[in-house]
Formats: sequence, C-alpha cells, structure tokens
Amino acid sequence: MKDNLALLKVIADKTRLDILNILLNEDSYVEKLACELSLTPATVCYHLKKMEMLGLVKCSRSQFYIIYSLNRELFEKPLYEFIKTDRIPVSSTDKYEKEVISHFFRYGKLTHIPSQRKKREIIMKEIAKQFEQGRKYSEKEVNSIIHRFHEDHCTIRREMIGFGILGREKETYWLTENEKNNNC
Amino acid sequence: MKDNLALLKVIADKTRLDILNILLNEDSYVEKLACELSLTPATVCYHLKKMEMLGLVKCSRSQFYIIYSLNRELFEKPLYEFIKTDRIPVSSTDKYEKEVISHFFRYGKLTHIPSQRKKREIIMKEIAKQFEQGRKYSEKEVNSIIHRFHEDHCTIRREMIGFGILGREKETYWLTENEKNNNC
DNA sequence: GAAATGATTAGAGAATTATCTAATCATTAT
DNA sequence: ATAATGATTAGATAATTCTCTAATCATTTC
Repeated sequence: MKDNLALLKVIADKTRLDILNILLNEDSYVEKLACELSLTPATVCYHLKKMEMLGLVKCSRSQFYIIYSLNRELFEKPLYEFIKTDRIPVSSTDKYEKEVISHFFRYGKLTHIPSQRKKREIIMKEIAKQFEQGRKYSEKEVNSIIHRFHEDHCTIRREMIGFGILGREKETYWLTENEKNNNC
Repeated sequence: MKDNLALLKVIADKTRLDILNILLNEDSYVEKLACELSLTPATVCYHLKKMEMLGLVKCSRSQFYIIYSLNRELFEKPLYEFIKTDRIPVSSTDKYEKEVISHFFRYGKLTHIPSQRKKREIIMKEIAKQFEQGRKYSEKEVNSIIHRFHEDHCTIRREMIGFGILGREKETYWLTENEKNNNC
C-alpha cells in the first residue's frame, strides 16, 4: 500500500530537501548533516527518521556512524506516479449530477427549470427516466408524464427534444438510446 | 527561476491531490469540484489559484465557467527534477571540516588528538599545511614543526604517515601529493 | 568496565496554513 | 438594465508540524 500524500508531505520541507540534496552528492550521517545545515542532531534525526519510514532513504551502521543514503530508484519515477491515487476512477460527474438533481427537485416536483444548459440537461435526463426504452408515446402521454414534475410541460418537452433525449416524428415521441451526451 | 520547495508544498496536500486526480480524468471548474469534494467554492478556488501560480494547472473561460486543466508535461518529469536545487554542489565536507578544526584547535594549539579516525585525518591534514610541497625534511625538522601544535610529535608524525600525508624514506620525510583522501 | 561519542526519543513552544463565512467581482441570461 | 450565477478575495479560527532542549540509548575506544 502506497501513501502518496504522506510521501509528498515528507519531501515538501525545506530542511528535508536540503538533506536530500546533500545525500544526492554523498552519503552522510546525523552529526555531519547537522553541522552542515546548522541544526541540532535531534532535528536532523527527526527528519531522517521521517524519510526513512517512507523509504526515501535507508541507513546502515558503519563503525562509529549510521550512514544514510538515498533510495535512488524512487526518484527516477515521474511525478505523475506520486499524484494518482488508486481509488476507483469514479466518473466524477455522478456525484455532481446527484447534487444538481436534489437541488431542483423538491418532494418529487421540479421547483424550476435551470437556466444553465448543463444543469438543464441533467434535469431532462432525470425526467427521461420515466420513459420506457422502445415504446412509442403520443404527445398527450408525454405531456402527462412531464406534468407530474412541472406545469410547463411544453418547455420541458421541447428541451428534451433539443437535447436529443426524446425523438419525434409528427405526433409520435420515443426515448432515444442516449449513450452519453457528455460534452464537457 | 524554479522554486521546487514551493511546488512540492503545493502538491503535498490532501485536497489538492484530490483536485489533481479529478483533473487527471477530465477538466473541471470550481463549483463542480467543490460539489464533488464536499467543500465550499471558496476553498476550491483557494487551492486552484495556488496551483495555477506554480504552473500545475491552467485555466480558460468557456461560456459560464472557468475551466481548469492540468499542465500535463510537468507531471512527466521524474521526481528527481523536483528535488535538486541549482545551488553550487558545494563539496559539503568543507564546512564540516572547518567545524572540526575549530573544535580541536585553541589559540593555534591542538587541544587533544581526536580518537575518531575521520576527525584525526582532518586534523592531520590541517597540520600538514605547514609543510612545503617537494621539500625534504629531517625527522628533527618534522618534529619541530609538529611541536608547534602539540607535545606528542611522535604520535602525530606517525599518524601523518599512516594517513599517507607524509612520505618517509629512512630519516627523510616529505609531503605527498595528496589529491583527495576522501574515502567516505 | 568506564568514558566518549553518535543516535534517538519525549515534551513544549512557535510558525505555517487549510478551511470556513461573508462580501465583492465578472459574466451571462432575460 | 437587471437578475442570476460562478469565481474570487478578505479575515478569522483551528490544526498541523518544525525546531529546540534535555534526557536516554547504543556503540566504540581505552
């Protein structure tokens, strides 16, 4: 299990960057680093331990000293690798659409028609769920269904056609097979 | 001029990582992001502006919305690029050596001989500066020079030979051409 | 075994900053 | 023009965390 956030947080620190830069040139140890950076050994130790925990550096004892060195492979990876989480790439529109829907519907009724195209489309798609795939509807039936949500069934019917959600041939309407009207 | 620390600090935040992950999948805008992340638009704006300032994302107006998108090239670079500072790769030992020297010398005299090899070597090199390159010295001369720093010229003379700083042939001594005895 | 020295841990104070509310700016729709 | 709506800014609060001092642990040297 990788924790990108923790790793990035550890790297994003002035002192630790300084330490990493020194280790980029040569392995070192607490006292020496402390001296070079004008810090106390305790502080340097604190940082090294943090970095060690996340696999940025590794250490080994050599005589008197505990020598710290870089885990160089890690730094070869593109930044991209440290950004992306392994959570499901949840089509992030879903949650937004739900929000919009819950905003414009109250007690099963449409409070008002959104003025913005994007939101209007979401609302229309929601209403379209009341129609069955493959069945033909008369205008009267269409109006009746829409009327459950809002008085102005004419506007909504026209919108649904405009968005290509409903198909129309003379007096007959049907639900189109709308795969994805996602034009972001 | 690039400021790695600032850039890393901006990336190393839970909320901003979330935003970047969403933008990895699709461009978006403040309101939508706020909704998806259950934050206020003000907060999302705050983060986007921070990221924009450092070139992580860019934005452009499209109708009603200001669409934010990733600056993808940046994320292709290896982490390494974001670590290294462009300061002079100052042979970081220098400062440390000065520290050691100032610790063991008081009023031009050596207070005592360090027990640690590394420090002993630094001290010996310091004393070696009193010798001229290419000149031959008798043992008496060598002792006399060392004696300026410390009573125990025998030990120090032996140490200097041990470190390969002084060469010896019978009763004759000389300064070796020590390029770099840096065996870390 | 005792002394010296480097590494680590614990606890406390100070600085940074993420988040919210409220107000304002900018653009689009009616 | 006016209303609606998305984006931004300002100010305040709260949480995180870097750094230090002091004490302790671990290893090497004498």
